[in-house]
Amino acid sequence: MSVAPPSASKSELAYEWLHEQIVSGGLAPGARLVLSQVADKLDVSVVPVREAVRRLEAEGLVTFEKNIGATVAGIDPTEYLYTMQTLSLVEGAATALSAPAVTAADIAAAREVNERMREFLAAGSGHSDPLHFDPVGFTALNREFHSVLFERCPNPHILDLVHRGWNRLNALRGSTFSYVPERASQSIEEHEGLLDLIEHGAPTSEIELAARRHRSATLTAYLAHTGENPGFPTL
Amino acid sequence: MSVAPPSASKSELAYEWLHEQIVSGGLAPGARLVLSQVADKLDVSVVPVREAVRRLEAEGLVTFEKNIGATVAGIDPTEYLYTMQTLSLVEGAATALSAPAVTAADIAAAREVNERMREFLAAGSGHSDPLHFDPVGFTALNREFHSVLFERCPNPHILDLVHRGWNRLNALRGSTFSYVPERASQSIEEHEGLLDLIEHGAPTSEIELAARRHRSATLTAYLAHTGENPGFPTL
DNA sequence: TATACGATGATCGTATACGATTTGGCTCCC
DNA sequence: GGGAGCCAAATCGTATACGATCATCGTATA
Repeated sequence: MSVAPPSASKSELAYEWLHEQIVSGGLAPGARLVLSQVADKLDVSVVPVREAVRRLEAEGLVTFEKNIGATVAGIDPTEYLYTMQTLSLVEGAATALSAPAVTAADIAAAREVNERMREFLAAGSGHSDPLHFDPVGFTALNREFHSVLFERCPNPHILDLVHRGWNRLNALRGSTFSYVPERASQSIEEHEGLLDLIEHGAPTSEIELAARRHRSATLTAYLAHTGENPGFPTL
Repeated sequence: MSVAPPSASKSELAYEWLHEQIVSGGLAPGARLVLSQVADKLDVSVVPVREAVRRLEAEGLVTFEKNIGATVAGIDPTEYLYTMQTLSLVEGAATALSAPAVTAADIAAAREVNERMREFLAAGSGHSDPLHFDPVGFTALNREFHSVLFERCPNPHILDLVHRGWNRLNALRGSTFSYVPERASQSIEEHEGLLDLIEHGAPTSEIELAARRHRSATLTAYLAHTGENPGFPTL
């Protein structure tokens, strides 16, 4: 007996499609979202689309101005930095809360992901341009690696904030790796070091410090690249 | 020349009304939100109400199940504690980031609010029942006090998270003060101590520690009262 | 008596229709 | 030639209508 299709609501369908498109980068920041066009594309009416857009707006993924319309949330560098700072904060908390529940198997899985990141990078550097690789794919692996460290967080709110932060930045992280490609290989080594610390039962404070350094290193690299450092206090 | 009325959209109207009702406690947690009834009450159609509910859902203020309907988000103690933990985290960060921008005038204003809290409590304790006071009004003052410490936070995301956390807990904080009324006067004294530390230029770490103690004290009191301590790690 | 089943009402989900607002460009006048 | 004002197309905002789904309650049967 085949189970009946869950028959997600059209509103849900629109939400998931838009979410996927935005997070994956298929819909670039700044892209205009004309409700009727989205509705036609998904073969639904505008009402469910409006609902979906409202939800995405509340998540910060789109902006929606009265009588103007919706656009995929922008890429203003300042905004990017603040978001990254916030994400770093909650991810740090999530990692700390996760720590007691992380198993040896989790660590092994993380190592495996890190290896895949290494291979991904090696495959990409076969090109004449050594910096030529797919930042979106690399970012996906990067997210997968990090999720091992925070996914066991028992606090659903903090976990949710972490996911929202990653969603918000996902399409932009890739460009950070594009700007500062050496961060890719550096990240892999730092991941390795983090896993070692955890496996050797290093004190939490030390692990946290290393994790924070790892996170801020990418941000720092980005700041150095753009030359835009509005003097953010570090958390 | 009188400016034309801003003519907020009906969706916005519905959102603001529901938001106000929920945060103030006029709509108690668990209350059912029948879309057509809300629409009638506000003299609009159901479409704007649906949008508003979706937004509130994304903020965690209501739950909205397919084909079931919307209800004001519940008061499950575990949920409450996790939310409080999360709020404590982001409020701490916001306070730390705000610190450099807090002026002497801000401190003075905070002291004034704290005095009003004292008076509020004194007025309430005139009753035969010394614990009889309006927890909602007291919570409003409490929020006003705390906002001095974090409102100058330059990171809009963290600030937004703090506000959402307070919104989420606003209707419930009152009941915490009802359960453990002695926390009210204790809070006022702790506020005093915090302001003293800031004014005397105490090191940030010390101020942060005191702030964290103050925040967790209310939570601890709640835990002691309910006897439900699922063993949360402290941040 | 307890349980399974079916009808009915309440509510949700979505499509469609239409008025309201904005945007962009065109014309006309200076 | 430049700018103010107007017109039309595009898009948004909302109401209404109707089919779909769920909860409730009554009834029949073991």
